[in-house]
Amino acid sequence: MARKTGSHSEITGPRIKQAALELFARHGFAAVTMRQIAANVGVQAGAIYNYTSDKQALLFDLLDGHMADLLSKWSAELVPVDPIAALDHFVAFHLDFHIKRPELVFISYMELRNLTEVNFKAIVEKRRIYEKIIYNLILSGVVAGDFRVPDPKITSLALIALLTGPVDWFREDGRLTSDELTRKYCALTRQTLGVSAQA
Amino acid sequence: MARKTGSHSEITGPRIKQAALELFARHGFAAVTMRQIAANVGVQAGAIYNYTSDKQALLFDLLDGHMADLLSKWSAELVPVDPIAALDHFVAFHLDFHIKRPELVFISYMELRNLTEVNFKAIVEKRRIYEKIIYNLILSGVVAGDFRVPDPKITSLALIALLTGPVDWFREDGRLTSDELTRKYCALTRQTLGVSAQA
DNA sequence: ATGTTAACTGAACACACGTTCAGATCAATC
DNA sequence: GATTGATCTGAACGTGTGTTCAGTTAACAT
Repeated sequence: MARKTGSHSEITGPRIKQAALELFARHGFAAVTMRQIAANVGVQAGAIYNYTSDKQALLFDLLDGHMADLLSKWSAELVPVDPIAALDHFVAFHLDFHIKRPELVFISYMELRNLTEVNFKAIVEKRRIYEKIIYNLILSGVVAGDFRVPDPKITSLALIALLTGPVDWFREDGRLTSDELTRKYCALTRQTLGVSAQA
Repeated sequence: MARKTGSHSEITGPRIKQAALELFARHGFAAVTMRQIAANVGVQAGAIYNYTSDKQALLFDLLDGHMADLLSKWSAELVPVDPIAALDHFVAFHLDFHIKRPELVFISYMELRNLTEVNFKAIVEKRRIYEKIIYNLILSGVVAGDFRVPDPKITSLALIALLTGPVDWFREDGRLTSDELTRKYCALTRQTLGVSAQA
């Protein structure tokens, strides 16, 4: 009945998402038009509506997919029991995941306000879950006596800000390799959490 | 000739800037219309053009004024020679300045891309100057042997990210007073820069 | 070769945008 | 009280917006 092989839909669909992502990141959701997205794919604006219900859904699917990806990838990780080793593991994971997706990270921070209330709450809930992960990680280190921090809750928020910062300036072809970046940020993070200096 | 006292221009002008600031921060530059700004002031859209050449100038004046304010206020500070004391001083200054202006901080990060190239370069140059301040501060502490950091350049960027984070979540009527926030972030910053634990 | 249908075009829709400007308004001056 | 000029209104302008949809195209099944 329906044609399968060579179907354009399996190509055009992802290309629309990719074009939307790049344009939203560069110009902002409100400044991007459906015609711009279509032009980037090589199609007319009307064709986009075969793949998304409206412009809002285009944004939400990007953000929700990003957060779902983050949480599921962390769930698949094997995390050491020792708090210091677990911290290093988290730092490496967080940096790697975020550095590979600068556009998604950017619009996840910037374009939340362009979501409808329902969509907004869905994203914020996923973000809350992620913040809880690092909070628990810090707490277990404090309890174990490995970390010494002024305030676990604040420190967890500060740590996320600290660890997400490189997204703004890190370039794969820059002065640092991603391995060096990870090493330096592991050291920086240990100091921030008051891990006594050794090993 | 011209009326002076009771002139509306001295009231309407600042009110337009204020309304633009609030709306840009809440909805984003591209999503805000001149009619919305005018409505917030209680005026018709055309009246705005008595106070600004166009929408772009409205944004630029906000951002440029913000950065000029930041640099001039820092220049007016009396900074201790001792690196650790200077660091504490900077942390307190940075937190205080940024926490009092959450909307300006927000749009200074978000709306840079909506500036024309000329306006963009003007803002980035002022930002570069500010980054240099904290970089030099770290460097002098490293040279003096007070700080121990994996990489001064990276640390300076990480520190700005760390210290600007509270803008996203700090509330004057929240769990912490701004004094407590400053104390906790001074401690956190000292640890991040590897200041040996004492005093 | 024919029929079917997913995929897309191109034009249209109602509406909103930034900006302009002739004219109304009114506080300050003479 | 008449004049002046800064301040603002209200309507208009050209253009662009998200979205819809009847109709065209082309890849598949038969």
